[in-house]
Amino acid sequence: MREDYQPNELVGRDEEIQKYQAALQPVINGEQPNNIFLYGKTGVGKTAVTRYLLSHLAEDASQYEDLELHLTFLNCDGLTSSYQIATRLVNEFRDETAQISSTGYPRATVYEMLWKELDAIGGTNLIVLDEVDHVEDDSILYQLPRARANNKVSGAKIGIIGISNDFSFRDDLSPKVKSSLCEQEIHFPAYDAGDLQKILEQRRDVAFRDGVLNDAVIRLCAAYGAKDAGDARQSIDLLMKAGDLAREEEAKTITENHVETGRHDLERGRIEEGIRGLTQHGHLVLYSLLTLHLQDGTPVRSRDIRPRYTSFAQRAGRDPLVPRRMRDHLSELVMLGLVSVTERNEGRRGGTYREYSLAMNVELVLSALDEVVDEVGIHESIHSLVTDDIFRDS
DNA sequence: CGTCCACAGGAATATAAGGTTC
DNA sequence: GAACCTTATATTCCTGTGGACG
Repeated sequence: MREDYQPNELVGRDEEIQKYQAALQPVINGEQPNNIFLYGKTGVGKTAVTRYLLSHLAEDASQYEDLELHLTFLNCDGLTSSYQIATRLVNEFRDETAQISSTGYPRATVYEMLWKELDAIGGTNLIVLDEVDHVEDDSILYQLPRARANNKVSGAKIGIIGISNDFSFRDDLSPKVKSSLCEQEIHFPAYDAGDLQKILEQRRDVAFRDGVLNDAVIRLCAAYGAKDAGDARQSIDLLMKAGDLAREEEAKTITENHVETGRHDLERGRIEEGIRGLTQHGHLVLYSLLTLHLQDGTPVRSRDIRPRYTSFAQRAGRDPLVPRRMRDHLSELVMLGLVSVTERNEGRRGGTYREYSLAMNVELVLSALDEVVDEVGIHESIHSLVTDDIFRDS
């Protein structure tokens, strides 16, 4: 059930696998490898297929004496710049004793180190950059594939495999990067409910005892996954969560009820996770919107959130941020799915503006904030103020 | 049909906090 | 400790824009 579980048969990805294999063929021939770009929504098997194919490739390669293949996986989640990718790669290649820090060096120095490591390793290097869309500049994507051509590296052949959830990322690449990184492109379409069901059945056979898990439950999990953009990861997580719940209460079978509760729990977890990652000002903006929501003041435009936010900020002993920045925090809340937004336009009378409202159950958000308050400190007074507000209301 | 409102959101720049090297 | 590096967060300045109004 875990992320790293690798089924020995991948459902519904035959076509993609075939294309992928063809794209990898040069590696076996000992030629300069293709750069490959994979795209498709989250949880449609991009990473799973990559791991599957590359482990087989490594096996095949080991049978040839003169074929030296090195695989490097790097998930770029949380890495925002080429610089960070480069330092992480250097650290991948170096051993524990010679790790470098993630800031401080001039950019060129880091690249130098990287070339040196690659040269030392030699052979064919396939570097998998998972979730490359998280990096905001494409310098490394330009440098790596050309390291050999630019005589930075002589001993190693380098191939990049870029994986992205976001197709617009490809369009935003500079043309020179696009042409080299996207030599071979493979698109992974979303799973439909039927595919998801097969995937879940496959997991059932290895992870659950017979009779514990019935078809209706599987169908339900698959349906939820299909609803949210054909995401297999999500369906599996949901099934796993339902299983955990059933085990906790020592139930004999997993029921639809467990799935519903599991969904709720996972949702809550996501919210908590999102809120945890916000800055204090992000929290203050959220509190502002929350209280306005409680007073039926939503939907609300940003300038009407501002006074509330300003007073909260002062109460918390913080200088309130400038409106432009406050809007950034609002957008961030929208991206987390905590807040929903509608664009409005009243022409000459009111111009264009956006109206924000809370997209989540108030208690859920508040209890998630509750968890975070202790960690972050600072705004207990506001938290209790808001909590009191609820009491006054009810 | 052009004007013009009020905000959206891009871009350049600043600041502080983390690091390196010499 | 000075000089120089990246990064996250915030500020400042700005151009873009959809549609109601006249």
